[in-house]
Amino acid sequence: MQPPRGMHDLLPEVFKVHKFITETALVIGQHYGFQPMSTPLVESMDVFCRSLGDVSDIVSKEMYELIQKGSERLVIRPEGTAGIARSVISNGLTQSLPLKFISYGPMFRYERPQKGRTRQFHQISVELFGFPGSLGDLEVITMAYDFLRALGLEKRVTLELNTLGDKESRDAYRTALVDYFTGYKDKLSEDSLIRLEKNPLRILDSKDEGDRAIITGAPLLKDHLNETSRKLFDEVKEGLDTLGIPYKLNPHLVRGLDYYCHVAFEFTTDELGAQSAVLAGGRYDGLMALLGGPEIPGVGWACGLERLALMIDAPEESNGNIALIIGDEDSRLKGLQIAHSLRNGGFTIEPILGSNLGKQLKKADKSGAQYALIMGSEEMARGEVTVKNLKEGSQQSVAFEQITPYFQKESS
RNA sequence: GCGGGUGUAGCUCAGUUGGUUAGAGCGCCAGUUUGUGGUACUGGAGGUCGUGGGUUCGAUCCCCAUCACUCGCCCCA
Repeated sequence: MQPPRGMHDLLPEVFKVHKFITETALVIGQHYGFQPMSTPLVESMDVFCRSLGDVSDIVSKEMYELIQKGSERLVIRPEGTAGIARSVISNGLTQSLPLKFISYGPMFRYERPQKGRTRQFHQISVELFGFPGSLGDLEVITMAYDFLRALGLEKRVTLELNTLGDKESRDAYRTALVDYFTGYKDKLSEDSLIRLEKNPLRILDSKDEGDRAIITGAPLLKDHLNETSRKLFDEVKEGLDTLGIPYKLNPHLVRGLDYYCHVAFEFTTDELGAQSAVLAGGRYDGLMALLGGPEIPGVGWACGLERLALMIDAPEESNGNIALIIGDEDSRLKGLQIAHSLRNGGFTIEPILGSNLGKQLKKADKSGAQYALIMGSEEMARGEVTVKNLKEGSQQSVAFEQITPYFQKESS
């Protein structure tokens, strides 16, 4: 038996890393006033077709569609932002701007798995609606930076920054690009010829050697930015400079999805093979309108937990745990009683199985517990329980009713 | 969707130019030690050799298919 392709069990060791990353994001998010929320895993296919665009790879070939009874076409979400935007409209939240959400959960894309890329993957995403201008961009990018720094990754990632401009600027640029690349139609790679039809900006990102030479002479977006777009981007750069957040301009950084505009950014790494982006985002002012809502500006990002998890280890847990060793049948109930009161006192205690004391102590030690609480016939007779400090090797007797106060004192 | 590599014990990996009972280290279980762990020694369990088919007297090994993983392309977090 194997799990479906590209889907993985999150066993405790990895789960712990995911939990650490998620909790870190929630704490940092709280500092910025982002509220946790979530949306269904399943949405109407329309939500993604309208927002991501029919020609995007995600919509055209990567969505899992549900076989179901009604006529509505339902899909399992391939990304998070569209669903959250839909939720904003569904719940009439457009009346209470700005909205600042942080959410996390699994996403599904039918792709070929490789390192850092699975069919079910997990993202944390941050969305900010109703913040026009560079203030919103800066809030979101700064938060991403603080988050990565809290994970200890700020030296191992690079913030790459670009602007796509507003619609007017981008349309003008797209026209210029198409004109330019059409002149090299016989020299472009096969992939880039398709891009020329579907998404000419993508050619700038091509890894093909031949394409690269042609790209060097391609027109630049910065020469097509209108005044508004240029000003916005300058403000973002100035803000990052002031806040001391390092970045690298990458004029070839583009976005595959229709709803993006203005600032686009990616935190990239060279530690994950072909997958370089661990956290990416940008501005999506057009998104709400695409879904039939009012024109509300938005900006946000998403990060991949699997990718981040490949880069970090879970922090060492301070373990004050207690192992309960029950010596015989007659002392079992007393042992459980003591364990129960300790748990109610906020301590972690769990029974250890084993045929004799030696084995049980060995297991207790292996479990990482700091203390072993031995409850056997001798203890029953004395009315005291034996508490052994597994790290130090010392042990002492503690009266049954004194056990919770004893551990309270130990842990203080 | 396209191209390359890999698949032997829970883990990391040997191995068989096609031959009868497939090995090691680590881990696990047990004993030395029937109320005191971490060390040491001794023993033990655990394998459809990814799966299915083919060639062969005989396949873990050769061939085909398939599944999964992996590296890259595409795309993306």
